[in-house]
Amino acid sequence: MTGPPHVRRPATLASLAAELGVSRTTVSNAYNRPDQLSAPLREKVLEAARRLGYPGPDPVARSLRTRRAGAVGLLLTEALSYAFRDPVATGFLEGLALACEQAGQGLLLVPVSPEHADVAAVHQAGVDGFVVYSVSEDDPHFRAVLERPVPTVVCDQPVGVEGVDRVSVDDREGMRALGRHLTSLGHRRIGVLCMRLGPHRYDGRADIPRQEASSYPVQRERLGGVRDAFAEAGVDWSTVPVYERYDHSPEAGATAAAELLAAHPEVTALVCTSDVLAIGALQHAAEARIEVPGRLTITGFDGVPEAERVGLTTVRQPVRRKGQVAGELLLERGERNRPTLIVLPTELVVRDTSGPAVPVERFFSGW
Amino acid sequence: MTGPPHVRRPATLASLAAELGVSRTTVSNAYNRPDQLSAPLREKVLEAARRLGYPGPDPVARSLRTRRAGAVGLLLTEALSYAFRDPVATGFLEGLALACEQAGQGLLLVPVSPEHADVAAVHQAGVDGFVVYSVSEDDPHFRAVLERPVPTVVCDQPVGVEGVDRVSVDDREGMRALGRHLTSLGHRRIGVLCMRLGPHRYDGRADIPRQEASSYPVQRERLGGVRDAFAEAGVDWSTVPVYERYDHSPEAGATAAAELLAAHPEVTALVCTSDVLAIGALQHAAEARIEVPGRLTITGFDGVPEAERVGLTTVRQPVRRKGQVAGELLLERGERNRPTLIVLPTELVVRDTSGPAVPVERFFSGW
DNA sequence: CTGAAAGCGCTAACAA
DNA sequence: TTGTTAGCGCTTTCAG
Repeated sequence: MTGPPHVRRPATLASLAAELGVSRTTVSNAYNRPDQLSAPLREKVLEAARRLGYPGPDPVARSLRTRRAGAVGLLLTEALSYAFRDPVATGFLEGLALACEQAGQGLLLVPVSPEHADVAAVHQAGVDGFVVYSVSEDDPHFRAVLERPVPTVVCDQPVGVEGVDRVSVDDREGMRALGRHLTSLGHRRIGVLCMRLGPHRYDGRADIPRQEASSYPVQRERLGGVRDAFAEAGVDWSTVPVYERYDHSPEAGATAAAELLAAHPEVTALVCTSDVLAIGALQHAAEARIEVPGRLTITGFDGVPEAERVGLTTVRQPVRRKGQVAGELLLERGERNRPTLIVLPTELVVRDTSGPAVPVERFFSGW
Repeated sequence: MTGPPHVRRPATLASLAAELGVSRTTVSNAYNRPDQLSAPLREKVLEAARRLGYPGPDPVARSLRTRRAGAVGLLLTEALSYAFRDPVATGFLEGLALACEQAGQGLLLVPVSPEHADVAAVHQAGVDGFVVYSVSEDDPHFRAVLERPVPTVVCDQPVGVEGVDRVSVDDREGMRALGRHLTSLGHRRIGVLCMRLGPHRYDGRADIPRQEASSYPVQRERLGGVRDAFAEAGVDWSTVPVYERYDHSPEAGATAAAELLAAHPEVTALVCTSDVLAIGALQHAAEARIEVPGRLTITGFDGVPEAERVGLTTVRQPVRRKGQVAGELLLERGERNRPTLIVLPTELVVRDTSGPAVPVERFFSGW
């Protein structure tokens, strides 16, 4: 008779008030300001609510009135579900979730499929602010976020957006340190594996114009860091093969490594701009019986747990902290009126996949 | 002079309409029903919006009016950030996120700290429904969810809640199969490591009353499955030591294993109710130089990626699928009026950590 | 301590 | 194709 339970709003604050013969204010106060009415009256209201199945003030109506939704929105470039597969994103989310739960705010994951560019989801999100995680400079969703009259914090990229706070890490310096580590080991002929450089699917070699035109500042910076370090050692960057992959997965890393090494067998080190790619490269090396680090040095970037397990030499960035800081920046924004930029440090972690360069000739016949 | 950008709502639909000398309906239609007005007029409206900095219809106001928030809420027992550390939860979230993004719905992570039981967050969530992931039967947040007049899908537990859909896996049958695998290998003296059985922190041995009174049906079922299988082999359950841990982490698994083995050195197999605990047990075995599976068999439950890497014998459950089904159940709920129960199958995966039982005596002197 | 009045910003009939 | 009329359910001054 009454239909399925938990599905209708049987009573409203107004109807409850009418039923009890009190004003709506009183009912509202019973929920929001217990100190504004007598305990017995409050109990009476709550009891009636229970009896009539009144579930308490409607959150949406309250949000409209109070102009606060009690949630922060998160925008990612990739499909939403990707965030739970990528270890870096997962770490970031953990930190962000921590900041949110400490502030008692919800975290709304905004559904964006890279396919149907459904900007509507951004307009539809009932949130008090946005955290934007590592999206491309020309992302339409990001532009939609900027149109919303709520504060925004960008993580990593895009850079240089007016009026928004940003938190990132020192990608360039991290890669510089790594590059110097490699040059000090004698490496001069290297290859680089990097992540997506542009919005459209492309897998293959990326020439310098493409590198410099990338709409992903993080990749630009990481590549730039390697370039800096090798320039110091006198290596001409135009001789360094850089291979790009659209997908960010170990498989992509493995195929990229295979492709690069086939075209450039003289390479003594493979610098990857992420651990995930590096782990794939490592898998390829294992399958192809390439000795690491004896014959080939392989390095990553990020410092994910898996990298530690496999002993990958990498650059660690404080991913979780980055998420937490992003959340705090958004939630604790007092009366700052100038946008803030926070850059967290990175740290070179030398483990077992990097070693002295051995010229490839050494591996031929018995010199 | 104009204050920080992206922070105020400078114009409303009404003010825009007034400015243009058209009705609010027309402006609303320009956004929501492009086919309900002429293209030029629509363009004129949109242009004016741009000029006046009107960011489009306010999502909260629209939600109030349309009675739909465009998001589903997720309730977890643990602190929000925990979800990103636990591999099972992460898999579940991936599936759920997939379902949400396909339906264009947001996913709101409701902030619940187990500490300050802040049920308010549940009341505050502007969502069209809830997915409840594996919470205790007496969770106050869960009760708050049930009070909300929106559909709810429970995943795993609690069981037997009237009027809500549920999706789970066949925990009991999975553990039964695993138990039979062990008895067929000759194991008769086993120990069990299980997850939290009650709401309060407790680490130690769990006797049968405690096991049966647990407010976590999933643990009850998994323990029950082991019990079933060993009963078939004539093993008296009261002789089986069951050790419980409040935290769900490898460390907890390691200390529990140490504790159990110290008290019960006769044990030939350690059955863990989760892979995470089993991985910890494995670590303990490695440190204590206990040969696996030679001296000790160790098994898990879940089938997380890490379990595969270390060759753990376990029971695989379709975690991601579970999340996806939960989401679909909530979102595609047509005119079902009876609650649905979906039970997904589990699968025994025998790998390298289970082997024949060898009586512990064999390990003393040279018989 | 309680009540009356005034919207928050929007959409959905229904008419014109 | 456009406008008019009614709220969605709530909170919040401000008086009593």
